[in-house]
Amino acid sequence: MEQRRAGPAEEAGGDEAAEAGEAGCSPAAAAPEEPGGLGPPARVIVHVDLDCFYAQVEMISNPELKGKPLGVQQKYLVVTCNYEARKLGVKKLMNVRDAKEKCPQLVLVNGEDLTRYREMSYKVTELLEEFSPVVERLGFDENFVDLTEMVEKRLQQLQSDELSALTVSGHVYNNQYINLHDILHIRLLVGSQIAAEMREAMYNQLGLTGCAGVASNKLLAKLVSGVFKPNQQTVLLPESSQVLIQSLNHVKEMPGIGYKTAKRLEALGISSVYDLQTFSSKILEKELGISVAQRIQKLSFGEDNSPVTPSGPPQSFSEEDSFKKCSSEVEVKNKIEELLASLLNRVCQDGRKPHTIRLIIRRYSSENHCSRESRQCPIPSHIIQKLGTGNCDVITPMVDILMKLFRNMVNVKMPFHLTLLSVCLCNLKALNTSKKGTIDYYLTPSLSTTSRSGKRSFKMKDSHMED
DNA sequence: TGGGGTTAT
DNA sequence: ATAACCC
Repeated sequence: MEQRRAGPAEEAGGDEAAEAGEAGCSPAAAAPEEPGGLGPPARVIVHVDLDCFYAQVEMISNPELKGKPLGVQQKYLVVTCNYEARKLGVKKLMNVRDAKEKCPQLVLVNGEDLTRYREMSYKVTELLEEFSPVVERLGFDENFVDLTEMVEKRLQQLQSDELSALTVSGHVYNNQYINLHDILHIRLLVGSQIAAEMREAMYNQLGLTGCAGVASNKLLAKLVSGVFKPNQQTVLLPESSQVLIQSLNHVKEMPGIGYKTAKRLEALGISSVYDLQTFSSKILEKELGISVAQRIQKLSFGEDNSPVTPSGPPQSFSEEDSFKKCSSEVEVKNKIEELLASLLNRVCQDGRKPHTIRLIIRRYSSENHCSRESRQCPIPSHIIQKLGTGNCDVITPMVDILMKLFRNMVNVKMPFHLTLLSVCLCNLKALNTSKKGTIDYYLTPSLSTTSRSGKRSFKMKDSHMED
């Protein structure tokens, strides 16, 4: 149904396609270095975005929920909902009361425990890694995959008569004509076919539906993946990239420009993508710093050279709980114990060992709503060693450490009012922390010189809490 | 606004 | 340790 046949070469480039198509691209070209032979190699990137992920996981857990308007609730918020609920006016991050008012039949399930979502999320990433190992996670429900190599391999397998029959899978953004003589088009079409295979595999093996966007970089792939929504895919051909980015109504919609930067841009009179494109680079650099300024101004042109960075296993494990009020040490200790118990189970399953522990709090305040404070310290090595086994004997000493961190942040002799507690285990190392006794010990600079010489190693720069 | 994550400074 | 970004 989404299938569209590639247009004949003569028709290609009816609008703006004339410019980029020429640069000497024979279909047999091998090395991905097309744009005239200079500049960065052209990539093929796919962004995979699951449809209302938490709601999908809940409907798999309990099939009776299918077909009903479903919301996933955390505290007093509906954090996400299925499409039945959306049709009836429920929005993401809507207040539970507003949602129930809009949609009295709304079924709510509690989604504060992320365990099943996290597990399913990694199954998706692992499935995508089977296609190509270069997979970058973005949250629990989005992944980028660099398809450049896979596409090249497939093209080398193609016979010339198959090439003329190449078709796109899914939508073509802006309904742009496909030029089968344009190697960039060809490669993106192959990318669209791989994207379709990925979505098929996700559905067949995991029962999950989602969208995909195929383009020449992460920014464009992400933007184009959301064009046709649920369970569809779209490919962006280079000649339509300006149409895509100009379709954004505000710079805040550009991934990479967040709340703070958008506010600062607005203060400069910049609100549209065009405003940002045409704003003085010099002034922008002075206002935002050269790094942010250059990066976001490139984004405004649809340029994004950031690589797809393989996420691999997580860098940290954290659990948090928010509440209206927590104002005594006993309450704090109880909450911390709960958070830590779950974390120890997770870290145990992972196999690696955290070498740093952090406590994060949010204090009650009328204005400054989002700000958090944290304290961290190294985990004593005798505790690290016991981590894999029965964690009963580590929970008490770790809670003691966390309470010290807490008292370092909060003067418990004075009244306090917290609205969030979070514990984070990070600085994860693969079991053998010290390579002492191995040949690596003498070959690893940070171990064999810096650490032993008594100088501060860059690997050991945790803040020191007296224990 | 929840309950997570990441990287840069 | 914080601040920014992402979901």
